[in-house]
Amino acid sequence: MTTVRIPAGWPATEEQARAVQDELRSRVVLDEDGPGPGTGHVTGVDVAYDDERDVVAAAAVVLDAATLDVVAEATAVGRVSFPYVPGLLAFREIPTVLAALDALPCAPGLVVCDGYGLAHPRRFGLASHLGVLSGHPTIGVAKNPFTFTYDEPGPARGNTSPLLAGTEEVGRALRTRDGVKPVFVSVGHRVSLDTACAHTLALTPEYRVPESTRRADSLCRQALKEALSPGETGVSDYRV
DNA sequence: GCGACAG
DNA sequence: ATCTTGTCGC
Repeated sequence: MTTVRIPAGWPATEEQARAVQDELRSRVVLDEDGPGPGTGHVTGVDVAYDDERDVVAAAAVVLDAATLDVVAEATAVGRVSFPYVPGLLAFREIPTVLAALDALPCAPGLVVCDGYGLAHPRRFGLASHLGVLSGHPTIGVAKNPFTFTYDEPGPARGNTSPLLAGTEEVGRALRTRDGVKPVFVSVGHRVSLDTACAHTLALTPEYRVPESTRRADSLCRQALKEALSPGETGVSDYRV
């Protein structure tokens, strides 16, 4: 597991963070379809926090897109780099997530984020931000509609409805299991919305949430526990 | 001004 | 996100 420091020049205020989003937003690539579902690698990323101790752990889990078997894993631990502010989630997660991605022994392929991409107040959510900084194709799969509106999709797995910011479609509500609350899919970087939804369906043969996120979620929680466990060498680094 | 608000 | 036991069900 690698350790991370907050990057120099990292925004310290909400105003600065919003300015960074406005600046980087122009680098998002939206004219690529992205890798086809069921081919290559799909990587889930997620983070867990201990705000008391100011520690954050990230995990990246690479799956074979065809079989959903785990191909590789990596974790990283760092200090919390920003408070949670709706619309500024990326500043809280990205340094540690990037470190986990960098620690992977293979190419991640499509990166699946726990949150939003284009479906964001300034059209630059976590998935888009991570895509621009890493260069990888990314999508966002969120469990809640955030500030957006949507009509309930049909009851069957695969049914969708537009996720709307006013009249603009910023993503899609996608039912991944029959009769179960949908997830909310949006484009991050270098992937079309159709491709993003197809991948999300391919990643949910059994559960509502993508297998990639489930794997990354359990791994980052485990990494956080280990980083905080007594006697762990890493802990001292976060108390300085 | 007040409430809502990804994780 | 996180705080948290048991419990109902496949």
